[in-house]
Amino acid sequence: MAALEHDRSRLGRSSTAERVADILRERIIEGLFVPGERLSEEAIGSALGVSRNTLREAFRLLGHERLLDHKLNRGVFVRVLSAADVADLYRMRRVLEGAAVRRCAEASPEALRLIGETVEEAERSASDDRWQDVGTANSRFHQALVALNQSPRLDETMRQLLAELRLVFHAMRNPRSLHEPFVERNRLLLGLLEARRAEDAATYLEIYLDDAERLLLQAYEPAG
Amino acid sequence: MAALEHDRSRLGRSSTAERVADILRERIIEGLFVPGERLSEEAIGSALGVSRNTLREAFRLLGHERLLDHKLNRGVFVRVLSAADVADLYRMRRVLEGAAVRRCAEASPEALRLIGETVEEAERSASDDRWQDVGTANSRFHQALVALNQSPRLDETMRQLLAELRLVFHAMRNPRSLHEPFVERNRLLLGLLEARRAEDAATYLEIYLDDAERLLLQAYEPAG
DNA sequence: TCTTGTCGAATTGTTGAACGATCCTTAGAT
DNA sequence: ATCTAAGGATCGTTCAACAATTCGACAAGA
Repeated sequence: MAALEHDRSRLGRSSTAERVADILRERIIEGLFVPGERLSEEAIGSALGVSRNTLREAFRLLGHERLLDHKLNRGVFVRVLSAADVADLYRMRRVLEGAAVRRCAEASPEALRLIGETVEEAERSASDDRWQDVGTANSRFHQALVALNQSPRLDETMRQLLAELRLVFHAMRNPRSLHEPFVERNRLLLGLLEARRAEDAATYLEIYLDDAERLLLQAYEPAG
Repeated sequence: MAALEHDRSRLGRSSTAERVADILRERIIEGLFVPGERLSEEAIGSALGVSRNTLREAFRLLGHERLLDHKLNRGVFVRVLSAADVADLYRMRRVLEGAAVRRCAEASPEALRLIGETVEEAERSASDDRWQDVGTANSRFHQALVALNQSPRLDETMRQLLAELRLVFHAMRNPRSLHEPFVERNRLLLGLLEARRAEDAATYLEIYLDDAERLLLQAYEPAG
């Protein structure tokens, strides 16, 4: 009976606006809508069969998640991240993930197992040359890292952060060069966590993120 | 010409829905709407002279900021924080503020001066027995701390976090006992930052937040 | 040629009304 | 007292309409 308590959050979740937001979020994250593109109320509203008002509620939601850019009287656009935005996102990652790995001493075996799963998933995808999937597994890896903080709000914050980063990933032509170097590093970082070497993990993570940011910024130029 | 670029962000800012959200946010934060209270679309809409649709857009905004709780088919309520929520907020504070003070070595004199201002403001308010204002100054102190991270997104996250905490503060009868102990501690922490003693500051902050959380949770019981 | 003013089409911002769906209350039945 | 079945209030969503704003095109002037 107490187990049902956990599913309660999913119960209330269903208004048309929220479902529309879910759909659009998916489309944006998977890159179907490219950054800078304008999302017409008329076009999308009729395509999805919802009214303008409902659609606008969905737009607001995504705007607050920073996936859409709402410009007054001009409409909503898929967010275009500047280099400064990317740098900011990585500053944030250092804080959220850094704090997480520092707490690895208190990490539950369950939490570590979850991280391990994402590492394996990345390795499998890499050996199959599915670099898109490697990126997804990598995101889940870092999401699982942040979960070590045991804070639902930080989890949510990280979720949004990674969604934003997806906007950048999709703007790049070569996903392999972006994700490949980190498959092995994920495995290594996991090892440090399992050995409860918090400070080493934190140090390693710093370098990890520095490199990732550099790699990303090198290949990225805002599409305007 | 490049100077104007900076003001551009202020240009787009004004739709009725956003202004309505600003007003409601203020009223919630200052405790005029108490946690648990239901906000009627009809009543508030006509009181503010905006249509239901516009008002609902504002509600969505505040719901996403966790100040309002949107229950399907039942309306929006001012958020009631559980003890678990408070604990989560403090976990988050430890992460955001902890990372901030650890970077005090790189802090600009300007940033430290800003922190100092909030300390003095708290001291002034305290000596005048204006404990409400002490709370405000204290919030600004911690906001200024987080600013050491130099991340706009973390600043924004912290802003929301403190707004949520206000919901709890207002639910308490005795603001003095809640804020008084920390006026002096703020001054002390500032000293550590100015001396660039990052690790000491981090350690001190941990204790600071532990005490604050305990104090808050002791006196707080969700009003249902 | 380049700038500036003006017009019109297209789109968004906001409103008001309407109707079905859902929740809460209350009165009635068992 | 507990359960059940209206009834009313409120929300969810849609639709149509109009005002406000933007943008592009085109013409007038330097």
